[in-house]
This record gives sequence, C-alpha cells and structure tokens, in this order.
Amino acid sequence: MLQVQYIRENKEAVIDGLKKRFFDATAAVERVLELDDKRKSIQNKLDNSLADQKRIASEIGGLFKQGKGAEANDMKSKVAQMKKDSKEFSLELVETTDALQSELYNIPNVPHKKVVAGKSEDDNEVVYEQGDIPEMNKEALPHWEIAAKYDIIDFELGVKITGAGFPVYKGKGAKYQRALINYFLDKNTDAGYKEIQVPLLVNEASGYGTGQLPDKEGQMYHCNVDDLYLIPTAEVPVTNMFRDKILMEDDFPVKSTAYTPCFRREAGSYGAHVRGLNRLHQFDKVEIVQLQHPDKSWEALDLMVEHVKGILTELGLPFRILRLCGGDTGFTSAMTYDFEVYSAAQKRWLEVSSVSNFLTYQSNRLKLRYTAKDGKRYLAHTLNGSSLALPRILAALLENYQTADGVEIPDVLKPYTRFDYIA
RNA sequence: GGAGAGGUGGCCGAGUGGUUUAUGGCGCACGCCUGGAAAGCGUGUUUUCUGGGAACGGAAUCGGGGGUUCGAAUCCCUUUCUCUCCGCCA
Repeated sequence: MLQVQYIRENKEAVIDGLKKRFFDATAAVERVLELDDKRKSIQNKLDNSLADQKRIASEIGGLFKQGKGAEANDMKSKVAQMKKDSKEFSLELVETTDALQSELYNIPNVPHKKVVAGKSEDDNEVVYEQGDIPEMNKEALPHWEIAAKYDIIDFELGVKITGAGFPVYKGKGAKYQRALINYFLDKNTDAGYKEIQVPLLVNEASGYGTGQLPDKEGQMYHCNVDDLYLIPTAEVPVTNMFRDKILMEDDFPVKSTAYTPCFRREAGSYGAHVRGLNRLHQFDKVEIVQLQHPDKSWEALDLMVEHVKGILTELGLPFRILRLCGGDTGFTSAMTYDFEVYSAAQKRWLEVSSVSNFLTYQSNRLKLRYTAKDGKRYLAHTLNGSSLALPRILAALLENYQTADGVEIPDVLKPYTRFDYIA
C-alpha cells in the first residue's frame, strides 16, 4: 500500500498517476488524509489521558507506601472517568486506523511516468521484439497434439486423478520440464540470485504481506482445516521471508530465486484459449525476487528484463516485451514488463514472464525496511519476475522445434535433458 | 495425537502487583586514557506512533489478543510458536 506521507506530499501526482489506470482516487485520497488527521488527534488525546493516569497511579503507589490509605482511595475515584475516556479513545483509534488501512488497501500503486494510460491489454506498448516468426507448414501441430502424439503430457489422466488443469507429464515430457527448471535455476544463480526452497503452503499473514489477501482470496486454494493457502506464485513465500525485517543499507541487493509449483483456481476460465498448457491450475515456475535500495530499483528492473531476455535468446524462441499500460499493470506494481513468446502452431503470443517494480508498495505492508547510513529507517523496494513460467515455454518449445520426425531440443538444454530429440 | 516446560532488548540472562528509568553481562557505537593499541573508565544502544524548526518531550511495546487492578513482564482467560518425554511416521 502507499504511504500516507507520500500521498500527503504528492496528492495531485497520485491522483493524476492513477488516472492512467482509469482509477479515480480523488475521494479516496481525501478520506485517507482526513482519517490520518483524525487518527493523530485521537492518538494525542489517548496519550495525554494515559500519561495522566500513569502519573496518578504512581502517586497512589507512593501514598500507600507512606501508609496514607485514605488519601490513596480518594485518588482512585478520580481515575475512573479518565479510564472511561481512554477506553473510548482507544476504541476510536482502532476504528480509525482500520478504516484508514482499508482505504489504503483499495488504492493501487501509482504507475511510473513512462507507463501509458490504458484500459486493457490492447493499450500495452511493445517495447522490444526479437527473433523471426517461424514459418510452419500446414501439418504443424499445436503442443497438445504433439504431447499426445509422443505421449509426453497426458491431460486426461490429470482429469482422472484431480481435474481439468492438472496435467500429467510423462517420460521425456517430465524430463524436459525438470531440465528446464534446472537450467533456469542455474541461469539465475549465475546471475547472483540465491537459490531458495520454500513452503508451498502459506499462512494468512503471508497472504496479506504480498497482497493476495484480502482481495484475491478466491484465486488461491485454501486448506480450511489448517487455514493455509497453496501458493499462487513463489513470490508469496520468498518475499514474506523478509516480512518485518530491518536490513542494513549494505545488504542490498538481496536477490533470491526459487522453483515452485504454483496453484491457481482461475475460476470460470475454460475454452479454446486455455487449451493444453496455456492455462493450468497447477504449473511450475522459477521466480526471481530482489530487495533493492530505493535509488537502484529502476536500474534493477532493467537488469532483470535483460536477464530474462538472455534466457529466451538462448532458448531460441521469438519473443517480444511489452510495457503494460496503466489499466493492465498489476494492482501493486508501478511498472510491469511482460514477456511473450510466439507459439508457431497456435499463431499467438503466450505470456511467459512478468517483471515488476513495486517500489515501497509491498514493503510498506510487509514492514520491510533498512537502516540507512544516516541511521534512519526507510522502506526497501521490492521487485520480482518469472524466469520463467514453465508450461507456456514448454508449449512454445514443442511447437517451434517440431519437425516431421520429432521435436528437437535447443542446444543449451541438451546437457540438462540428456536426450536430443523427442520422437 | 497425549503429558509437561517455556517465549523478556542485537545476543545471553534476572525479574511472583508499586522506589518517576526492565537487574546484570556480552556485543556494538562514541568519548576519555595511550606514542599507537589492548585493558580500564565514562556515555549511549528495542521498535512503533506522536508533539516540536531543533534541543528535547509524551504514549505504547516483555510471543499475539482479551481481562482483573488506581497500578501488570508478574495474576486470570484465550491463542500461537519452541523445547523435552511418549505415540505415530518418509
């Protein structure tokens, strides 16, 4: 969430910036400032009342000590009304703080100045394109047919075991996926990211920390008995490792990478465009997360984009990079780049990575701070991105590398797969 | 799952209702001392909110939440986590 102080000092800029999301924040900003003023004045009254009570309590203590019980009992009656008042103040304070909090939860991050206004994905800007769109012959198969032909991914079997959106990878399909995971993790650790293995179930506090709760509750699977959520992305456990942390300025950058399965309910989305591996309830993803000094986060975002670019280049997939418009940029992000690879047989672009800078929006909620050289504490910046999401990469690799005799493996992956060909 | 013991500051560790300050130690920072250093001595050292230009104040904070009391680290309720023993288990 945004910081009240930031909103106060940049009121117009916040309102203007959010217009790029077609989000009218005028009223919400006013309410935030009013609630914050109210909170301060109540806090003041409460503090004063408590200070008086504290003083009297110690006076009573002194009187008892001196054996002046009668005087002490007189003073006790004086405190009764003060106690009543302070009780009321503290209830009011909680109420006001809660109201302020929920106003703040409902205001999205302010897009960076480079982000263009726009309502939907149609307004996203293509900022980079690489690789030729492959010319496939008419017999070129979409990946779900390739998967069936070579018996490497079984969608029906997944339906039997669990339900739609939970494919079973078999033989070289399973190995291919494992090879990709290892390859991605190696690329990330080579770039200085520390490899982490995290829990796949998280508690409520973690869900709030990264903003999945309370708004997107329906998108996560929930284990009711234990009140735990299956992670929709490694971002949740990895970022929450640093919840309530105070780092030293020299600790930056903190770079983490983790492979995890991801679980998403994706309610109501069925049909042709979610066929095969295009959209699943369970999928694998390798994530990169950075904690950054506020002065360095934009540079870090660019480097993360370059990093993902490098991987896609090695895989030999044609791709493009989009800078998302205001309306398509995630609620918590100030700027997001999406990577899309071209799926030759489906003749469409598939999103395989999303790289974002959240500035202090996440860290404010996480209470993730650092101590600067001047001894003061500031919120850190957080960034994350996928490098990469497996299923659509696998789909594109299967489709783009198919030949009449089988599916070739990109050279860079051969040491990982330990086979050169799927036939 | 059963029984028991615990959670105190950056760390260790004392503290069974009341002295305006949570004992003491370690670590860390600064100062004194020194030719320089160590030792020694002195000062400071949780975090959050809040008043103030600042100096300097006020409030909260002893795992979390609630209660009793004029007053709670201390008593009561609740919750969570850790440890020990037993049981189960890859």
